Amino acid sequence: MLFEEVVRAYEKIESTASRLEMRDMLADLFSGASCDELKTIVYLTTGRLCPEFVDMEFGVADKQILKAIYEATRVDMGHLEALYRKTGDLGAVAAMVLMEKKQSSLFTESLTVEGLRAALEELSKKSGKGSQQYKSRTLAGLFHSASPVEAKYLARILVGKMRIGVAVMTILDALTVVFAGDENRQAVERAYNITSDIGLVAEILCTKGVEALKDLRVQVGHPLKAMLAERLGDIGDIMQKMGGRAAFEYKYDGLRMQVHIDKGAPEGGKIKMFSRQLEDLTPQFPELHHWILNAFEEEKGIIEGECVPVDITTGEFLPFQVISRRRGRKYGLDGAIEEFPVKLVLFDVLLSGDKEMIDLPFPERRKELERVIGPNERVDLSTILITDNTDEAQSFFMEALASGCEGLMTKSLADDSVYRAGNRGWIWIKYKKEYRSEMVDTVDLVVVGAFAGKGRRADTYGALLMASYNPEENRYETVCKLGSGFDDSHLSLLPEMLKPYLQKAKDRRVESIMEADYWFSPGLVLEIIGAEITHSPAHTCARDVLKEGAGLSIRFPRFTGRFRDDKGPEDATTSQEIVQIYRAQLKKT
DNA sequence: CCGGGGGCGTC
DNA sequence: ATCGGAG
DNA sequence: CTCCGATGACGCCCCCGG
Repeated sequence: MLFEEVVRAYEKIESTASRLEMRDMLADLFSGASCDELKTIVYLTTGRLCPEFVDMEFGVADKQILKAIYEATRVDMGHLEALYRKTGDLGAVAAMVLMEKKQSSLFTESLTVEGLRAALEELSKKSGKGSQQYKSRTLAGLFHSASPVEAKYLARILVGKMRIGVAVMTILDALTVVFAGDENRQAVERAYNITSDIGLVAEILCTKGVEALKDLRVQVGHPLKAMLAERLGDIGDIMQKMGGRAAFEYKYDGLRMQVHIDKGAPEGGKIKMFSRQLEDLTPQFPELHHWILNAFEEEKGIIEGECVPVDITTGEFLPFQVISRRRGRKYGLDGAIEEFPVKLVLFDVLLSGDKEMIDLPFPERRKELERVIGPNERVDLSTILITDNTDEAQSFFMEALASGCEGLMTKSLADDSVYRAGNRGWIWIKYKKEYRSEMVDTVDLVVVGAFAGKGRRADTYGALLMASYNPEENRYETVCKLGSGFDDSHLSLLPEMLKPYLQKAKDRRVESIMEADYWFSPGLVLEIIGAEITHSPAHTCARDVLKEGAGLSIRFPRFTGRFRDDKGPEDATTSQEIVQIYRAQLKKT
């Protein structure tokens, strides 16, 4: 099949709003493909080449792609960047400049789906000296021989953002239409949850049919899609959603970890660890392996928990930034293991021996987890309380915060509280104090810069650069970028509101490491809420005050919706006040 | 040989 | 991670 | 309610260039 045919379908899908129509267009595309092609197309449609648990990246993104487009077309780099800022879409940039160039150059040959897959796979394998240049040249070649529309989607595949309104769920819908029939929708989704491999699901459906899908089993070594949770800011509402009674568990601030155990495997292969996005964490936490083998009483199984940083001497949980030092580390592992010790706190069991647990309700899984785990100094069970009493739940929440947790996870006890990927049906609900503005300090920051929006924000700002005020120096020190919490009306107002402050270069009073696309004289003040203050290498607020080379920033910042028209820039939250908020959060009474 | 830009994954 | 829009 | 796609801070590794 020609890639041209695929992108034609993408074009149609991109321009439709109806979800059902999108599904049917995808179904049309799928039914015209061979099984091999189908598999590839399914991956490409997710902006990838293979399932997420396979360690494969293109190693190129915005900048490298712009460079490749430049090499393919020799259109001035500054012009390309401006075009990107204006359209907010690398695909559009590629298509537009190629459209102009195509008049002089001819298509060399038609790109097939298989040809594209092979080229991209080659690209992803390249590493080492000269690899950047190789990638850039290869991509330039691809862009050069691509039609404008092909180039558009090539660029989008490379950055992994297709933006046609289709993601996994819609693909599963379309596969169901073509190969399974509505009555089998659940079976299709279950197969995806078990395998985490949408290409494999497509392939099995295509080659063997839906009955073969039903034979799939949870298997050690094959990661399952992680179950997610909804959010709610009121414990009474949560209790109500849960039907008046629920399990409440500490929500630990660390890395989600799905652990596969096979004691019969050869030495070094008995444990496999997967992150929430199914990245392989096995080599990064080797010191846990024997503690897990020791704690788990079955021969094989799959258990899930949170890997949290701890102070080994006191047993206290440490901030998330501590475990960040462990994540993705390849070098200096021994030192990091010493310096940043971690513990695994378990909260679920998905396979226990030969027993598949995912279709059992939560209480039964918890019971099995408690049966099969013997806690030790590095492996523990999550702290849990089952209650129908809101006050009890509330004080449990306060205890969780006091012990350094983010808040609570609430889990349904109902018969349908099975383990399901995604956030489905309010089976799990998280409750964090930052969901309530009265429980956390909001902050009033000054807009000092802005960044061009992408995609649906192409005609406005994507994010604002926010600063606190430092009265001693009469300076504005950046604290964070702000891009969440705006609704469409806010977004469309922003350019107009900020126009009076727009200036050509950074204001003399603004201290920033970051280079914004637009600069403003300090004036407009917005209210911001976040989870906590973090040490920041990227922001200048109170830089060097608490830690050499680090400023302060905000974790999960978002706009509350309040424009502080009543405040001038000098009435904004001061850098000193942010330091105080940071100090206050250290004592988590 | 080291610093920084770029990429990618965690939350 | 959080959030808002749209079906 | 579900699904999608905007956006955040930050830490590690890679490659490249001074």
